[in-house]
Amino acid sequence: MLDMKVIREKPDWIKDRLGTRGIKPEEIDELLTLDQQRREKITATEDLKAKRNKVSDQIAEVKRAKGDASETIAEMRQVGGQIKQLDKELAELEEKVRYILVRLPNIPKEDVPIGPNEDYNKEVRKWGTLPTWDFTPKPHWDIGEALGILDWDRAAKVTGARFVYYKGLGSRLERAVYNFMLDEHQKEGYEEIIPPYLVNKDSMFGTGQFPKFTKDVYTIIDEDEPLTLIPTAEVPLTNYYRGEILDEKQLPVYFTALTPCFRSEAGSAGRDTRGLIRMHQFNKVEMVKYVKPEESWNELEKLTNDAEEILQKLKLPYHVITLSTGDASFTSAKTYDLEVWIPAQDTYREISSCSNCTDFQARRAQIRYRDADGKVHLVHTLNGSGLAVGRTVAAILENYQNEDGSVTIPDVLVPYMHGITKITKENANGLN
RNA sequence: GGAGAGUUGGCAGAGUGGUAAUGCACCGGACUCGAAAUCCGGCGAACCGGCUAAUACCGGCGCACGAGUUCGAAUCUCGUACUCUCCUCCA
Repeated sequence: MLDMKVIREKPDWIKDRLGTRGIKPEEIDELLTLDQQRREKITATEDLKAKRNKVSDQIAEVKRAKGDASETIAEMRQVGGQIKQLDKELAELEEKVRYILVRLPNIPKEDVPIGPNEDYNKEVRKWGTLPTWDFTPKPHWDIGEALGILDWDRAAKVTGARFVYYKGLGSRLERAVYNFMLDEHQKEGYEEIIPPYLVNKDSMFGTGQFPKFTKDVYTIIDEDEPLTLIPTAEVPLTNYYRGEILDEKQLPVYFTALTPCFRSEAGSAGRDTRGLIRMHQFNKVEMVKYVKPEESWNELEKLTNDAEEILQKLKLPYHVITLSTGDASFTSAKTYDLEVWIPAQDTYREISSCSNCTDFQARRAQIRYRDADGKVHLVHTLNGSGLAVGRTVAAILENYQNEDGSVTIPDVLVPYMHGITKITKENANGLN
């Protein structure tokens, strides 16, 4: 959520910046008009309330002196009615202001490439050398199926499309990858968290998924209290401090968590129908930071580096891109995506997204800190995947595949694989 | 799932229809070489609006949250959330 004061004071700047994200200037004008009306209404109703408070005191005094205040009371009955009416009108105006305000995206940072879609994303840097083979590399779903470590057919039977069973060393590899990530992140100072996987609607609002993106998630209706299956650990991690005022000395706070993520993938029918790239349920190791505003841009670079280090240690080629104004998420002021090399598709695919949400989520979720002078400020929140586990497994299967269909285990994962250096048809069930 | 109790300022804790006590803490002052103790005074979250150079001032709001009754609600009514205790159930 944006600061209404800033919109009021710099409307042209806001129109210009949000214009890069597809917001029409008329929408801002409407917001400003409603805000003006709202403030006038507040003045009117507060004047009456001040009067009511004053006269109520007088009535109390008269009553204490055993006097008769019936005339004043009759008069105030009217004022009470007026206040009620004005408050109702005010509530309506506030709802209209809020309706627009909570649907406006964050303001992009000045250095974010401007453009309506992913074609305008900009490559920042590239790492690693692309693998070459004497044979045609296979897609990871073929590798996994042939080894018997991934089973889509059974998942389709039991649940439906976009679900999978991991089996044997496939399961162990998944576990190896996320345990490795969690351990690495903890070395960088991220506290490990196991959060709830179901969250309420206030939490979904706090991190910006609601009210705009309700159809992208799964919501469970349990009597009157709907709960949403988290689409990312960002939601429970960032809402952890919702509504709280932290002490300056607590900052920065770094959290990391492995969680399943659930996404309905509405609107992506036909895309990535095979493999681990686009699932309704997948594991992700997430990093979330709460920082002081002046630190947040530096923290975004560090966060991105922390995610990159995982790929470097796994020796997976990737590049970093800055998402354009039109491609970045609703809450983000600037986002770096890490895209890992997927040989069978001969392209880079997103494996991590690292964003500085500035005060956008903090304002929605009311996450603040008190500085040394006792003043209260909004924190800045950041989040990044470090990394999407399923996609990492896909990248490993493809980049580390051998001609005989086996897959070599990246060195750093061997200890996590209990010493296994290669997955073959023979050892794939993990029982020997 | 059943029954009961609770939720007031940073903490503790009064207050059952008429300006939210008091203590600790905190801030300022007195005393003192200085400090502690003591005394005096003060502020009391956060948010919103007005006026602004202003974190100054004025006002609103504010006693878990929401609605209602009333001239007036921390106080009465209804609903909700959470916490605690007991029973039941349970990985």
